[in-house]
Order: sequence, then structure tokens, then C-alpha cells
Amino acid sequence: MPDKRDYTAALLERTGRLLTTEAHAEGLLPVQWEVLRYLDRANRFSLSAAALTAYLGLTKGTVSQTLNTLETKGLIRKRVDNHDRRSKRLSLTARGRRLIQKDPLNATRDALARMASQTRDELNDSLEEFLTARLILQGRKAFGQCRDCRYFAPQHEQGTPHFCRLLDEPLTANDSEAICFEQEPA
Amino acid sequence: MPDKRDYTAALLERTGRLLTTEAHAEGLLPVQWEVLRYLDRANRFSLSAAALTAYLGLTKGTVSQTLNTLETKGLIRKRVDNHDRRSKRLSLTARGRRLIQKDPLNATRDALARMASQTRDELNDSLEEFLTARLILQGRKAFGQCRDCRYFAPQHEQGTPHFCRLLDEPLTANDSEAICFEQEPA
DNA sequence: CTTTTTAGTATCGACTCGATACTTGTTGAG
DNA sequence: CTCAACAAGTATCGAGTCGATACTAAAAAG
Repeated sequence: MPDKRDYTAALLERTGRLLTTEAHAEGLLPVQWEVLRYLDRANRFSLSAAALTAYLGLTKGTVSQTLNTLETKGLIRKRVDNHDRRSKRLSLTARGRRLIQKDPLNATRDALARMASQTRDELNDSLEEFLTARLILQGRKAFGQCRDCRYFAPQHEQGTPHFCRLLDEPLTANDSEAICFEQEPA
Repeated sequence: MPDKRDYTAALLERTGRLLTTEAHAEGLLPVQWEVLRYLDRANRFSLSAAALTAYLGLTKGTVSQTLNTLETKGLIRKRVDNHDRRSKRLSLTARGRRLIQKDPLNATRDALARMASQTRDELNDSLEEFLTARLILQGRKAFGQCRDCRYFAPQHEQGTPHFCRLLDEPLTANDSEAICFEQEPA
């Protein structure tokens, strides 16, 4: 005799499966699309395999392999980071940026756009609450937008950059909307 | 400059990934847990590889392999269906029923139980609306509960079974809460 | 009674995924 | 300054998913 939270859990699981099966497209596998999306949305402090590993919740070995596959396909690039020569800075190639236009997740974005805005907001907010709670419980990073971070110091003057009080770095308008490894919700 | 529906899509994707990584437990893989859950919740008309294939949205070859793996592990059983000798009726073994008590999805169920009931209901209803719309768009079955089906004829007298007007079969109280391959929302 | 459809299997190749062991660069304590 | 501890990433292994393709056999349809 299942109760409502069992049913909700089943909905979450089934929705995940739906997105996964849909993400076999353009010759890429689901996790490969997730990597491309991440590299498209992450700020410059978060473009490492380590950050990606934390984002995906996988082991670093698995992530390393997947990055190799994508590099072989010519969709991403790895360059040694001059500030920390153990680390490598990841980026999309031109082909990678072109391919992400055909992201199979676009179908989901369209479906969301067709929903009543109140329902969509309820989905967004309740899902965010659920996900954030689970991530924190697991000691994982939220990877929220930079602008929602407790270390974010906005500058309201025309043309002046924002600022990250944690990393002591200026932030462009673009930076502030990207997702960040270090982000901690305000 | 991402808008809100992009963010919601990212939440859905990331939640799916969370459930997937969590579902590496007890020596089973995510899809194997999904199969066990399905067999635990499906009614007697839906215990075939074909129904499971439709439920998961995978190819029949993939499902056949996964079923073989689970059979080798001693968690499920396959028996030839005497009504249709091409088909095989699937069921959990005692070991399978025991193992499903340790379902890693329980952590999600608990997290949902800890949410405010209004938020949880909003999540449930908006997610159901989203998922159903996507499934219908893809021409897939909803696999809802039997009792919510247009062919379900309830009997309100004590001890009398309900009835399925599509399959012309009586339904126990248990049947009516299980998920059904043939279900079409009322 | 023969064609067509449906249920399931078998096999292949690419790839994920965790686990384990490793290399190399950074950091920090004495 | 040195050396141990740590962190970033790689290499390799084995199990298993997954789609694709080709197959068998039973049921349905004509």
C-alpha cells in the first residue's frame, strides 16, 4: 500500500530515466552531454576535472576516462594549468560548442516552457529545495550560480566588475551567472 | 544568459544524476534496482519483459540482458506463460524481495518525508504533469496506478473485487494500487 | 494455410563505472 | 630546506549497460 512520498520518489526516478534515454543522441552518451553542458556553464574557477568530478558525483577515474573519450571525439580540450601544474584546464572546442546547440535536453526545456508558469515555478522551487537538501546531506557542493553565493559582492556602478570575496577576484557579468565549484548559497 | 526554464531543466538533470549515483548499492547497478522495483509494483498483467521494456524506454535486447544478469544473481525468475508461449512471466525470488528492503531509493523517500507537505505535494503534482506530458508526446505508456485508469470499475460492496473493463478481469484491492502496462489515465 | 507481427534471445562494439594502483606536482611541518 | 602528506590526474581491470543487428519461435491476421 504505497503512500504519496513513494509515488513522488517513483516520479523522480522515472523522470531521470526519461532524460537518460533521451540523451542518447548525436552519437553521444548521457554522461557525455552532461560534461559538455557543465563546461558550457561553469565559470573559470571550475573548469577542472576535479570540479567536474564533484559536480557529477562520480569517481575521478571514471571522469578521466570520459574526458579522454570526448577529447578523442574532438569536442573538448585539456591544457595544463600554469598556476597549478598538476591540474588541467578544460574547455569546449569549436565543434563542442556547435554540438551543444543540439542538446537533447532542449526538448525538456521546451516542455517546461509550455507549462503554466505557476506550475513551472512550483516545480523549480520544490525541486531545488529537495536537491539542495540531499546534496548538503551528502556533504556535496551545490554548484549554484555565482551571484547567489555568500562570497559574491555585487558592484552596481556602470561598467565596474563584481567581486568574489573568497577567491579575491573580479567577476564579469557573465561570470556571475555561471555555476561555480566554490559556490555556497547566501 | 540562462533563463528559469534552463535552470529547471538543469535541476531535473542533476536530480537524475544524484539518484543514479546513489543507486550503486548492494552490488547492484541503477537499472537493476529499477527492474526490481518494477517487479515489486507491477500488477499481474504487466509482469513481462515487453511491459518492462516499455516502462524503461530501453530496447528489448538491453532489457533481456539485464534480466539475465538478475536471474544469474538469483533475484528474479522467468517462467513460460501458458497463455502465450512466446512470453515469460517475471517474478522476484525470495532473495529479490528481501534485497528490495535495502532499496537505495529509500533515502529519497525519507528526504521527501522530511519536506513540508505543501512543498512535497507541489513537487509531486508538477512533476507528474511534466512527466505525463513528455511520455504522451513520445507515444509512451503512463504506467499509472490501476485505480486511476479509465477502464477501472470500482466495486463498493464489502469483499467484492473491482473490475478491469479492458481486460475483462476481476481486480483485488492490491491489484488496483499496482502499476499497469495498459493503464490510461481517466 | 501462409504471411505478418510479436516475445524474446544472441552477439557485437563502444563506453560507463568503481576499484586499485600509480605518477607527478603542491603544501606544510619540523 | 627537506621530507612526508596530500591533491590532480592517469592507467588498467572486470562487470555490466546500451543500441544495433540478426535470429528463433509462437501467435494473429489475412
